[in-house]
Amino acid sequence: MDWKAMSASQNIVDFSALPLGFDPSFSLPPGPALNICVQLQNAILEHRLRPGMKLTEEEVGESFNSSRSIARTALQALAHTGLVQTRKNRGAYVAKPTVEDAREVFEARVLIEPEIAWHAAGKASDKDLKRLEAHIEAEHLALKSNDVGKALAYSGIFHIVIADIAGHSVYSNIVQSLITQSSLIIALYWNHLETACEDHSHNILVDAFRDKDGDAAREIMRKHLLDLHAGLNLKRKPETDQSLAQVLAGI
Amino acid sequence: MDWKAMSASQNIVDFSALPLGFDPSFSLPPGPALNICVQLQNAILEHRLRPGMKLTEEEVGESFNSSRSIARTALQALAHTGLVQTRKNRGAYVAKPTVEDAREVFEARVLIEPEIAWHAAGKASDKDLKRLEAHIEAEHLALKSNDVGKALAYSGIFHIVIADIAGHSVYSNIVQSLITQSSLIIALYWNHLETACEDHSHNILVDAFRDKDGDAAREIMRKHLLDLHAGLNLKRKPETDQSLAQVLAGI
DNA sequence: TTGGAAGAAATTGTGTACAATCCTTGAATG
DNA sequence: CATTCAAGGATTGTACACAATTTCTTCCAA
Repeated sequence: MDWKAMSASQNIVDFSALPLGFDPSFSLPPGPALNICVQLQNAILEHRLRPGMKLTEEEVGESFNSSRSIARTALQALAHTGLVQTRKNRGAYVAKPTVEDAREVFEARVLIEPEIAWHAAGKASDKDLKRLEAHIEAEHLALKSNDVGKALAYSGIFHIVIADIAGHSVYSNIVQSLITQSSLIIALYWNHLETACEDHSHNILVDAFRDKDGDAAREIMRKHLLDLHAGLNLKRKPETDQSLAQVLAGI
Repeated sequence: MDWKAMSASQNIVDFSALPLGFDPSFSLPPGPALNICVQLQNAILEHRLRPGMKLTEEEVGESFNSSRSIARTALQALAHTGLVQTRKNRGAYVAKPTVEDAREVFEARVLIEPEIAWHAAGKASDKDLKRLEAHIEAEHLALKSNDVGKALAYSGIFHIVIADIAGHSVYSNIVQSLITQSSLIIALYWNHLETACEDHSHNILVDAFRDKDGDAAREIMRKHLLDLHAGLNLKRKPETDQSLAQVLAGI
């Protein structure tokens, strides 16, 4: 994979234009390592980084014009959020959640996020509502130009922004990790053809926020997540024999 | 603080005798850095490491006969679990949760742990019940010998073991972080004199597990956590002007 | 005495060299 | 032909040296 091109030319530039609008919750002091974390997290949210991919320290370092030390620090931080799995002496791989992982992640989301939505409903300012609407709009536009990856990224970040609005840092950290893992899960177990891409849950949720109706927001979020989970194809085995697939793809 | 003595002589030996019985959820490959993480986490759970303490990389390294690189790795991992706070160019300090943090942590615990208790009730084997009873017994003995720190450690680990029994890795990671932060919160905001140390919640909980009564377990856990939270003295400001206090203490 | 500035000390941040480990390749042997 | 073993290459793990930054100390002047 041509990391250099990926980070330097088109994609990253697009990223800085994204109204991401949330504080990344990596426990790193500001610096180059944190930058790498954020950009790799974004790449995962956009499905440009696929589950199972190898992330060599040197490769990552070169891609972001940093040394291996910095890349190593970033990869360790990513490992702590569950985005990356490391094996002793074998390096870091983009996490490849199992069916069981997927079940656990969505179970946790169904428990936690409705509660967060309730909090957010009580706190959302007009500016917050505008933020959320902007995300919905951006997702819609991305879908119209067939950029499914970017649409999914906006969709995921929408949930992170809600946690941000709720102003609950503990929940925020948890949700950010869960959302990113969900992105990996969707990359593995979501069948684009079967499911209609758009539903109006996000719009309805913003409406509930506008009405400051916490109970409604909670219930909408709950149902939304259950639908999302139900839309996954969790019977499929987690991708055909990864090692062979990688060989065929020439990686 | 005499780290060397602390880690090398009496305390650590006692620790390895503890039937901790849970997998630490640090995302580090096995190695010296992971060891440091576990031992520092244990020290926090035992209240030997107080909130606000400075953790110098070199100092930590020397204490565990490791180099600064290893210590640095460990401190970064601890930072990711919220046990330690780092400031750029200023190093790592044992986290000092604010009153607001305490509220958030316990709110999250009240949401998540009853659910975990429900899961655990459905899965607890006879061996698991024995594990839990052993913890209760150990806590009781520690209290009788006036070792409040160790008693609190057993009490906290009891909750981690329940998450372990539930067999839900996502919840487990979350809970481990919340428990450790709770330990810091209790160190800051708990008035030993006001509250009776022992209550029977843990015993009742094990009874519910034995009966495989998930609903009862959920409710007992919920009430237990609310009581715990209510027992905190959250009006007190988070320790008198830390810098002055440290000076007076000769730190 | 107070305030500030400059230098010294201590601590963290980063790059790099080397050691340790794992995987691959290829050949020898049963 | 399958299997085992060894050598080589590639990658991660660790230590250490140096740079950058902050903090502490000291000294001088108002």
